[in-house]
Amino acid sequence: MNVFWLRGYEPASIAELCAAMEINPPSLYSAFGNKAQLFLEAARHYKKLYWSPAWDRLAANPDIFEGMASFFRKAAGILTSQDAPCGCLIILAATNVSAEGQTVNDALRQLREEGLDCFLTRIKRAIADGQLPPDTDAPAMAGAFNTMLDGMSLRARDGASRSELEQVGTIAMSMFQSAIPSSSDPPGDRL
Amino acid sequence: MNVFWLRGYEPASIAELCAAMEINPPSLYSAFGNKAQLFLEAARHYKKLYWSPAWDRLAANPDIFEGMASFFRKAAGILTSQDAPCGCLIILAATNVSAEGQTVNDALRQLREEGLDCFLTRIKRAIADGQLPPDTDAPAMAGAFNTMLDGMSLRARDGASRSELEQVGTIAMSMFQSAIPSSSDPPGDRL
DNA sequence: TAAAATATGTAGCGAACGATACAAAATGTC
DNA sequence: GACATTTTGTATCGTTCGCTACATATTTTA
Repeated sequence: MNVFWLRGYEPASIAELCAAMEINPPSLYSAFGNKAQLFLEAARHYKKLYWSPAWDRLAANPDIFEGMASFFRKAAGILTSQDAPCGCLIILAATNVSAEGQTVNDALRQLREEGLDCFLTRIKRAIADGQLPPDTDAPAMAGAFNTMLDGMSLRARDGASRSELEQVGTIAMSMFQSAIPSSSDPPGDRL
Repeated sequence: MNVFWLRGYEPASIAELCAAMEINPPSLYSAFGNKAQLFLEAARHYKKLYWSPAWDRLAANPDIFEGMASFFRKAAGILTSQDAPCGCLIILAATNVSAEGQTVNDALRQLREEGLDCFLTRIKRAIADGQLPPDTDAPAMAGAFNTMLDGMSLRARDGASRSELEQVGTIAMSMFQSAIPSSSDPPGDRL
């Protein structure tokens, strides 16, 4: 998992993976079938190990503002983890894949969609709870937060520190203002 | 340029590039030196052709709010361009590159940094102009907008439409609220 | 038109990739 | 303890990659 996380799906060679697992190619193939299956297994393990706790924070906190802030703080930690301070495996490991690796990217895309769904359902719940106005555009807002999360992975890969990402997450919280029709005139409603 | 944009640096093979240019490998190498130099030339051309007009909008508009909104609208168009609706070449084309392709990614990173600088200098100017409070954390805010832009590339590559990205950009505008200490209590200052 | 300079097309170089054939070692079974 | 079964290590398969040597066209110059 760490090899795929650090290097990406295609740059991670079978030789590297074998060295990390201290096995030989035949053992790898008999255990996992092929490189793609091994990668998907690693990706699922990665999601469960790192991101499930983060999404749980978002779902568990009855206050969406606190829950979202907590999620993004945890995300900043994952994306700059000591194990692999290079962003999210699910978001980045299969970008720029060749044609035959596209099936792997499609599988990751589905995992990414699950993240978008987590945002969406949480925002809808907040609308039902009265924490956000009833006319809130939930899909648009979920898309905005998801975009922010995607961008944080790229920033992490470019060397952004954990505190930088936490600042970004803090500022992203003000995107909730887009749901508030008119708190004060300038400058949020200039569009 | 389009081949690199659509496929990425390493997945774009010399054969593909030659086919697109309707030349043969020896001509390519005599004209551009090697694949990396060709790519960098394409990347610089891409930036000048597509992004320079966008950054100019940001700099030219005396109102930072309007300028930023205009920039993000144009960005949404570029990232979903008919030529290559797959995000930004500079941001995405050299992610997950093997070890020997790292020099290319380093060059792109510098181009990305220029984008961050555009945000930063524009925000500082707005502070000097009095459009943003003097205690605004300009680097943090520039980082947030830059993160949003990075994320929009990934969303575009995952198939987000132009209107979706425009919505995201609109919501991102409310991040300016983070500079306003206290407009109204809920919910922007829960952090 | 003849010779010199340049550009083109084919064919293939060495290297690295994912994946395996095959034999040797280890393990389990009676 | 002898045999069957599974796991291991080595050595390599076929393919594709970036890149180039070489021979053939093409263009330029006088």
